[in-house]
Amino acid sequence: MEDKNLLIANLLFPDITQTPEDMEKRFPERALAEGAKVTRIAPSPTGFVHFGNLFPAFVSERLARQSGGVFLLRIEDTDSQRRVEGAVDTIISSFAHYGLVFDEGVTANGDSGIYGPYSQSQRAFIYHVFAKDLVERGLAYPCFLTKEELEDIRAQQEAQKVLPGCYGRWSRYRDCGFETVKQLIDEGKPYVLRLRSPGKEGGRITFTDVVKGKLEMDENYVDQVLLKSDGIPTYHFAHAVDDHLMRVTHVVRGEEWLSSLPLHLQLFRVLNFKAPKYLHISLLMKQDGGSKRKLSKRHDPEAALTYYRQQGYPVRAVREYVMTLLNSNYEEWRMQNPALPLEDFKFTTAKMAHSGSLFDLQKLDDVSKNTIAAMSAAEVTKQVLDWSRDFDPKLHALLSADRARTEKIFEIGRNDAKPRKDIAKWSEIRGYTDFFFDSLFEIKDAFPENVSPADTKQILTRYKSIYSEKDDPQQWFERVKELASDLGFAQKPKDYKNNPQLYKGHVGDISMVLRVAVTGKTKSPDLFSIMQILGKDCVIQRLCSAANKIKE
RNA sequence: GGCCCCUUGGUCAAGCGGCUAAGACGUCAGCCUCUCACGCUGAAAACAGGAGUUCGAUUCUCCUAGGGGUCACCA
Repeated sequence: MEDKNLLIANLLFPDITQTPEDMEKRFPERALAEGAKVTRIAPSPTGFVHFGNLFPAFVSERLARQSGGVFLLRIEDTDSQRRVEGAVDTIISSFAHYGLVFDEGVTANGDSGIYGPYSQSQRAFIYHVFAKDLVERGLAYPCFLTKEELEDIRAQQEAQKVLPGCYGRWSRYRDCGFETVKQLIDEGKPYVLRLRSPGKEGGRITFTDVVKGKLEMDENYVDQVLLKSDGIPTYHFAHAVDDHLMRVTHVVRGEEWLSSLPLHLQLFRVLNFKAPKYLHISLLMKQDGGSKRKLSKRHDPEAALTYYRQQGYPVRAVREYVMTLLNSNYEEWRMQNPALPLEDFKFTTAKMAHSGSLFDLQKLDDVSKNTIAAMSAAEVTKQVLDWSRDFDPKLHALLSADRARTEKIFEIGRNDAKPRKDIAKWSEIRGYTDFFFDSLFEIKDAFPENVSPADTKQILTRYKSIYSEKDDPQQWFERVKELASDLGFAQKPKDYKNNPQLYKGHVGDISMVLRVAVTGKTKSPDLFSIMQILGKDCVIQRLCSAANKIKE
């Protein structure tokens, strides 16, 4: 019996001379401080980075950083069908954009670290060492079932209402003799390598997940594929080998992996590996009509990480939002420590959500408004320019032409005790700044209806002659108030409210006329500041132009 | 369908046997105010349902329902 397995192993892997012990020596235990966590993210290079990918990545990064451990990037490119050109660079730059920097693994300039290679496609040899060992020990076997045969078996299993898959009596090649295997191989029949699962039907296993707590599940008894017919491992096998050899201590991944946990645990056991700790985090959901569903890259634009860059959400805002979803006490901490960097927060797995959160763009907007409100005008200017260079070149040209002036625009209402909180993302900037540029300026909103056209014209023409750039804000407003009373409007809104019959309106109406003429809108930040930035010539010109268009 | 996870206001969520069941976003009202934004005050709004354990259950147990995940030579 021993002989048979040995013969098959040598037949299947004639070139493999190294042993698992050799691998253990080549990738020794890490010399890290007690409690240091080694984490990784292991995306497949499909070219699409999901917003949800950010969550395990954040958790992994925090756990490693906070413990003085290692955070590494491994690329799971075992599925040649899904590989996309340039995807690895996209992955690295996307995560880097959100402040996730790896200590080890795949980088833009090749691998970094002694536990590599870090792309699974380059680790075939390593997997084969362990595969051969499993065959030798009777824990794996070649399976020559064709796709059609497998479909056939599945159909029968469905008819009998038993668990589909290759296992026990359903697995024809499970206990083949050496001669049979040799003959099939000589014939050139393709095969996969399957686990000879030691699991029993009806067996149960218990396990403790770091966030979910104690779990009990069916034991795995399916002879899962370890090596595909091209010799490349499946995710499951690669996961066990890689995370062991890379000395990963904590595997953080989405909840969708929970159901394959029994298989993974079994693999670690048959390979004589110590299993890592697992953190299965809940999926990000999306409200769809009356029910929830997984945030989907096909239906939801916000599922793509690139969406947030396009929309112009500041990196810091997205990081804040992710943290508020990840740790329920983060928001509270942030309110108490508005100025501290996110890194100062003590992230704990105990405060992680057990159920799936619904993705909430409104909340993101709020978080983002707060973070932008806390930025300096210089910072806003820098970020707006960076964003518009890529996503609104026309606006970029205008804003970058006179950077000091642009900074003044963002200065408005920013240094007050109660700073303005009206920008959630940079894509809103166009509507926020367009009236500062003649090429974009147009009167979009109507003049107030309660002011007669004649009065409107009066306001515009008379204001031209009293406007002085030298005024301070108080003087400026005094002039508006004087103009108001000259034309029969109340200087204080309260006066008008108390005695509406005495006035045509109040000072607010006067400024509204001016506001619409100068900004084209009924809503704007502080008018005085806006006029200062536009300059007298521009202000007068706009007042004239507006006055000319009024038909009495 | 099997197995697994989840279930407090519209959303995110505190709670860990005894509370008028926090807070945040959103909504609404009021105040402030030359518009908007900010800020302030207030309001509406929740323990999925049913059994049990207990002097007492949002909290512990079981059942039901609902939602989600997973059952590949994809990860």
